[in-house]
Amino acid sequence: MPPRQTAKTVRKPVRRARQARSQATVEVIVEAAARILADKGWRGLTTNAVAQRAGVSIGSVYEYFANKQAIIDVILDRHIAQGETYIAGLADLPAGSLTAGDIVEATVGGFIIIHRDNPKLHRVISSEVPLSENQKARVDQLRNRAISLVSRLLEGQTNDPNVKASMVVDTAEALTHRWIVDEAGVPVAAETMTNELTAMLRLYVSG
Amino acid sequence: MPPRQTAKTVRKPVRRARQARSQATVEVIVEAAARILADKGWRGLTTNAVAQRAGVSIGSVYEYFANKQAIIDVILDRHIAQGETYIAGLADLPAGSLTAGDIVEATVGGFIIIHRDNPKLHRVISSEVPLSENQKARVDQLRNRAISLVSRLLEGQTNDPNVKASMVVDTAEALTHRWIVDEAGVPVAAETMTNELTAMLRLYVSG
Amino acid sequence: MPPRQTAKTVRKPVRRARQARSQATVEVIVEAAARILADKGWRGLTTNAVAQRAGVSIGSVYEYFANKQAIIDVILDRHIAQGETYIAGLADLPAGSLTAGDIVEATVGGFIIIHRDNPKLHRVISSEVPLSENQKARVDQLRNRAISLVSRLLEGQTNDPNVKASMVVDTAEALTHRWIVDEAGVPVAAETMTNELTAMLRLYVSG
Amino acid sequence: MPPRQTAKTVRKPVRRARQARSQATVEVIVEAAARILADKGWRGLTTNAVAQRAGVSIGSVYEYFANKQAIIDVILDRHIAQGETYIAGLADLPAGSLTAGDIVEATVGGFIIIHRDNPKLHRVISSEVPLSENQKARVDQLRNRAISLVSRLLEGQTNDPNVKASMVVDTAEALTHRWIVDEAGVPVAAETMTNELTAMLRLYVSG
DNA sequence: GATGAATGAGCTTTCATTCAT
DNA sequence: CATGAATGAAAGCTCATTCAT
Repeated sequence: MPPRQTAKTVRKPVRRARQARSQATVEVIVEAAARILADKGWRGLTTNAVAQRAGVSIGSVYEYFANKQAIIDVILDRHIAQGETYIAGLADLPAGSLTAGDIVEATVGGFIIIHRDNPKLHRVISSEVPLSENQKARVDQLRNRAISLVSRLLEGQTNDPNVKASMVVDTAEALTHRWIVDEAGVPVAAETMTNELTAMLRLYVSG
Repeated sequence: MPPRQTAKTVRKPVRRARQARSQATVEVIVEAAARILADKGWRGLTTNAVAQRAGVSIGSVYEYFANKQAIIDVILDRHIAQGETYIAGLADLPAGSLTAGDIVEATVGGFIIIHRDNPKLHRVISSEVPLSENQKARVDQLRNRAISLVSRLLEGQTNDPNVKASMVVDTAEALTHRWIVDEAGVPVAAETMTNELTAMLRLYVSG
Repeated sequence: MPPRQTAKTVRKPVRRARQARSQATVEVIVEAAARILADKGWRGLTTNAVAQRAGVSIGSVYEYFANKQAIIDVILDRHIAQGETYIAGLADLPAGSLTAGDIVEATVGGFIIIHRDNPKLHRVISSEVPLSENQKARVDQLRNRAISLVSRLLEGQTNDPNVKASMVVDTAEALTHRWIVDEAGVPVAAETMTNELTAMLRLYVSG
Repeated sequence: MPPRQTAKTVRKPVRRARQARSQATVEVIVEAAARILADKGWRGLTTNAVAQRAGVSIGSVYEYFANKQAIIDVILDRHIAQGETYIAGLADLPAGSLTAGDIVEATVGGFIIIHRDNPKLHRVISSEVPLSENQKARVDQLRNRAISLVSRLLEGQTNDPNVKASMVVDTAEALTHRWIVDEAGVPVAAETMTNELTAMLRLYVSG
């Protein structure tokens, strides 16, 4: 006796289950790749290593990703998306009700948060992984969006808000990156430096 | 009047010619490798590509370099040496007779000069080429030397000269790198940004 | 009546088939290498030649062997294992119930058997292939084991059984090797020589 | 004023000097190759290494030797010639006035002398260096000559002198080789074994 | 003749990708 | 869909040999 459900309604849950399983496989592959990237660097990232670490066959990897670059792209896309999430947070800040100092602090704090998440992966991405033109463009776009948001917040609080915003964003990004991501032996404690950075940018924006 | 050459001095030109040929071959190889690195990035740098671009055989490459890494090391060493030359210049500045503003200007100016030389190569080196631990150490050392020199110059002109120097050096380096080396579409002209950078650091150091 | 197979046992043949395929590939590679070694000597043994002769891709060779030496090692290990099998046979002989003549005959006969199996390969291995220290040690150990076994058999039948055993083993090995493995034009028939060898050793052991 | 000697008489010494110099260069190259062979084995024997060790240019090596094999051939030829010298010595023994024991002793003693000269080189030659067909033939010929000489000496002292001679020569050669050349840890002292060898062969020849 | 820089065929090895099962 | 054995282009590197000086 055939089930009463139509073919369509029968298949939906199945398809969902399949999609869920597929999604899980994709996830496990991407996470394996990211962990390898953080652990062994760019040279250690081979497709077979990813498959093994993910606990799936190399064939399955190619079932879900057209090629190696596609896996890397997902990692990079998420990396960029993380930045975008932070930027979205900046957009929610109430324009007009913040002092210049608050804005600087929010910006610096945001970059610290971003860089503190998996700094090893962050470092490998920024110092070994070659970005495609498209990815470079997205990073640029992200940065420009951040600048324009900070610029909008600064409006009325400083002259040349766009230029000031560029400086604030670039400086905050570059220095938090250096202190948190680079394993360089920073001669002065990172916390001290962060305070200095905030002080410097406050002075600059207010000056 | 021609110099009287002994039998020994007669042979010298031959030896010199040989040395010159060898040196020229080394040079041509390193330059080819650097050009490939700048043009095609890390992935494009194969030993055969280097040999071809240099116009020598692959055998000649290995006549002068133990392995591929040795070629890269020469490029990196020269890259680092360039920075060291600049640092040596900083050391010649008359401690005591410069204002804080002069010091900031000299530092920023120095990093601009460094980054303007072959920015494409500079970018590939900083974003794709994996450094050996030794090379990382040299880069760190270079940074620390720069900081201590600037710190010495700032002595008596500001409180916490060491922290201030760290900020000045790191900020100047990071931002000139971003504007000059990164091909990112900087929304504001680099020159404007440089002026801003100098202004910001002046304010910070004097503040 | 077919066996009732559970889902698990259903998959077994597949796994077995895979293992069989893998094992067959390993085998085909080792055999190809051994044949090349016998035919073309040490110089002819290149990994590509092995792959081609085995009818597999070079990639498959490296799927199963870490490097070229690993292939050679398997050949050498099997070669040595053959000797070990013969030695194990000697250990089974009933100590005490054999005459000195029987012991000599068994020893000579054993070495003849060993050397008659693929004499060409045997020759290349002993005259061209460099052994690792470990392999040299195993060969030594093998010889010493043979000597101690023969020594035990000779106990009570001759004075200085250990010295006698050394002579019997070394002489039997060296001369059967010469007659069978060396392609030297032996001026007297190998069979005659074998008889002489046995006679000589008998006389020596009994004398 | 021209020298009174004719062109011919003038040139002879020069040519001789040249030949002497040439001969010295050949010598220095062959010795360097032999030393490398003994020290580093077959793998270490590269033409550039030979040139360097000989203190001449690689160009000069190819001035005197058509190719690498030609150098090896000289080493092998000398190696074989050494054996031939010993054989020539055997030929000088007074046929008829020696006991079988004397003959055995002379033969064993001869092989000991041969193998004691540069055993390392001897070992490399016999276990790593591939011989050409021609060289194999010469080695065979040498062995056969030794056998026929010993056979002639044994004539009238034993039945089947040719077979006996084959045994004596092959056994003496193989065992002295094993004890002296092989670095194998021989469990019994070489001197003891030599005595045993002589005793065994005496018994055999006289038996 | 002597030199040694230069050559390049050919070797070992890696790893992204395919496809029969 | 999953599997993983198989593929082979391409990379790094060696070394016998040549040839301009």
